[in-house]
Amino acid sequence: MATKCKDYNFQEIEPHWQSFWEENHSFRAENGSTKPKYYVLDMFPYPSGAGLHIGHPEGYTATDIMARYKRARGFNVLHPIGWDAFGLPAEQHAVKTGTHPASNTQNNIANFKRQIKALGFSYDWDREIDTTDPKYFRWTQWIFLQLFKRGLAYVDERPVWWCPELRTVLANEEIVDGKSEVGGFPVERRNLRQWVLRITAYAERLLADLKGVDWPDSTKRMQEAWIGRSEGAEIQFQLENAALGSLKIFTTRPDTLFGCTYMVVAPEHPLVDALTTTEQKSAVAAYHKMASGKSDLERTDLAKDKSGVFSGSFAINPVNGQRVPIWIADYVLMGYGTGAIMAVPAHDERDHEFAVRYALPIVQVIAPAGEAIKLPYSGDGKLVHSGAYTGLDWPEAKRRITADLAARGVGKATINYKLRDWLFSRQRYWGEPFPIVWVSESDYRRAASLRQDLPAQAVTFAENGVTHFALPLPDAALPLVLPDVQSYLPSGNGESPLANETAWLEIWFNLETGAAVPSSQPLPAGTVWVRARRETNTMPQWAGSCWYYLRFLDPRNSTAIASPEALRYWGVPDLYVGGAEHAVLHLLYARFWHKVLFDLGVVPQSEPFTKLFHQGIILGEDGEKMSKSRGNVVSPDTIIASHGTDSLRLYLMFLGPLEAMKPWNPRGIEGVHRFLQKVWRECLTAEGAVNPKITASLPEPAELTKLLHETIKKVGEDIENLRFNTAISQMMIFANALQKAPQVDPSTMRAFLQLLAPFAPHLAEELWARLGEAPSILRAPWPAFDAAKFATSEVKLVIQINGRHRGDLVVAKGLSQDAVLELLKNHAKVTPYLDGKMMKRVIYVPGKIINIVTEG
RNA sequence: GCCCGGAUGGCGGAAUUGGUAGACGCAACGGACUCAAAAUCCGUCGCCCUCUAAAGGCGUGUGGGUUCGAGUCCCUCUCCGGGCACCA
Repeated sequence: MATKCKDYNFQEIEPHWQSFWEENHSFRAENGSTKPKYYVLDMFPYPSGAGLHIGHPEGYTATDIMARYKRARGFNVLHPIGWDAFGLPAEQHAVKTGTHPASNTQNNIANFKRQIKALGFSYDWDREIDTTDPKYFRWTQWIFLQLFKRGLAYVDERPVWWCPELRTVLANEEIVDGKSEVGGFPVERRNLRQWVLRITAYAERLLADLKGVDWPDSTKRMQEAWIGRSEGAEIQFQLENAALGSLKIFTTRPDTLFGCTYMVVAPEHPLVDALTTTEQKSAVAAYHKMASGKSDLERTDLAKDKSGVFSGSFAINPVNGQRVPIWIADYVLMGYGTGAIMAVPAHDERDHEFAVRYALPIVQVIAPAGEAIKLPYSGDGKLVHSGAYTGLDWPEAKRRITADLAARGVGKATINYKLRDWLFSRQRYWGEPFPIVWVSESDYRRAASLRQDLPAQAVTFAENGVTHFALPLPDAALPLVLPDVQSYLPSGNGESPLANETAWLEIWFNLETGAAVPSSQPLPAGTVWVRARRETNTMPQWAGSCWYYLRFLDPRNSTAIASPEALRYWGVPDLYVGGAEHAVLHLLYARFWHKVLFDLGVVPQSEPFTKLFHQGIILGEDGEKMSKSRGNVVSPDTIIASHGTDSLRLYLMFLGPLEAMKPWNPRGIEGVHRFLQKVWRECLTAEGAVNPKITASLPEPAELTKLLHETIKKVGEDIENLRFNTAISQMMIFANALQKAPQVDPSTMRAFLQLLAPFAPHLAEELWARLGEAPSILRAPWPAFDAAKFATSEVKLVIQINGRHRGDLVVAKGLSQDAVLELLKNHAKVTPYLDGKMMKRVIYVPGKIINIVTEG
């Protein structure tokens, strides 16, 4: 089975064992197994034209070691891979070359696959998935329909980022520093019809359930901050002009209500016009023009310089009846709370800055005990100048004031979130089409009488005075595939290239079956055909990655996203490894979809990723981020050719802690490569025969046996804790000892090869076979350690005098303090420090240290 | 500005609950083997003082503190990295 090479010829060995694994389907995960399961998942890649960079195999090697280790531990391991293959680069390539994005995507996938296979990862290739495959995105569309039916998807005309250069809309997260993340082009605001998912309905659960997951703290905190929960109150201020009603504000500090000296509404607030008095009209108009002319970049970047204008109107403070002037200023955002605030300049930095600039009064209402303070003050204290509430601690006052306002019907306790609903459409070709058609109101009502799968409230959109109704395709009509198009260029008016495909777009639609006929053809017979226009938006790239971890459980299922048995048996990943750049978006969106599927009873658990780990970034040799322009990029292909993939895998793990950012050192790989060669030489002679020192006829040194058992323990523990760098150190220590030992028991050598196998699987397979074992090291159960083998009766005790290390002593394990002190009387290195001194104190930690504190 | 993470030899890093700082590897230096080289093996390798000895002193970004004892705990500051950024 093995190769016959005499020296460590990795170029022959590695492809040999890769074909062996492939032919034997060695890594196939069994559905319906009685073994315990272990599901270890990588964030699947976007198959870019550039191919793999060194960061991919870092995370993938970590999960591969875990997968191989867990298999040896007797688990039925699911370790899959697939392609997140919709995306803007493929579309831009299509625009440029006129070729279908699918063909470019498939080429890229083939290249990625070749590279990944050369790394020897133990993926179950029978479960490979591709988000652009209609058999896959049929279920992405299906999940969208479930959201739609539950009222979690709606259409709204809203200001979105429009990039004239890319001729498409971008999401907030695709904008970096006011420019498009792809290409770095300028962007502007435009109002366009968009699909939006109601993720805010899940804000509370998305926040609360973070407590139960095993994730890096920093990632949890980022999600918490992104969701941004804050408790406060909505309070109504009666307007002085009673005809206008009241102005509703949100505050987290109702206890500072007596310090409210003015109010602010956002420039986009619906009451702005009504509040503006005749005298102020021109000033407000001028301000409004200036504020709307600011790009969002300016509005945030120039945040330090607050500006605003007086509306001319006043409101009445509900706690003390005072007249409060209402200002219009763009430091208040329409998108959060009610778009209006009460300003308390004494206790809010922003309000303070504004009040100083416009000479508005500042009234202190919170004072800490005793100390003098500088305003604005936002610390603890008791209320002052606050009528009946004066003297209360502010949290208590917050409760009471909120309750009193609620009793009067002018306020209520509320919770606000920074999280916004998720803008879920793109005006592009290369994405999942929405399984939605737009019909007239009367046709929608007919559909509603025929079908059970419509949302409680119709999703509509008004355009040029006509209201269109969103009608879902029946589940059975899925997938809705992309039509071929003449041009991949966006239409340029805010619709995708699909808007130009009249035959696909304008249709006769069968209300019951979802069948379609181009409207250019005659209306089909029957009463269930209506005139419809397809949705031209497509879904964002996030859609396919929101649920892919579920498809791996049962990837060929044509009747469900996965069978209930598979969903129950495999559940969710036991370990999920990927970059920290996905800390918020992907991981939040996927959690949202998973919770919806949980509510639908599709999945049996409410969180998708119970244990998450972020691998760090590998920097270039120069300590800078790898990039083509810096010329510091290391390609896995090059390293595999020069040192082999086992060396690459080992070195990626040996560089440092998995989560750390660490520079690539081209010479460092020599070190791990030498280690592998050393292992080879310990197993085989220069002629390729079994090394004669591997023999059971003479005993191996007891020290070696002891070290083996220590190594088994440490390597196992380190793998469980993803501390691969120290596991490798330990194996190097063992290999050094192996080299010095005159004889090695065959069982010792075998056990060591098994420890090495998850890290350097090709070499381990080869040596395993060359030592006469068959058929594969993958079948051998993980070696067990025997703690008795490394338990010792003697320990080294460190001796300190006054906290300074003065020597050490090997003593019997359970020795008493008095016995140790007796021994020290004759310890040459120690006695000079003790002679003639009084022992003031002795600290004795058995087995570790004895510290003697002397007088004077 | 706010939140989080980090700083240990020439380099990457190791160090359990506070208990011998520098494991393992890279680089460097000396030696063995060799006609020679590569490979391999043996040895040295934080800084200072010193005879290249013995012994000692200093040392984990800065300054302080707690402790018999601090890389590890507390406070201060500096620098580096990441996230958020008018969210009331």
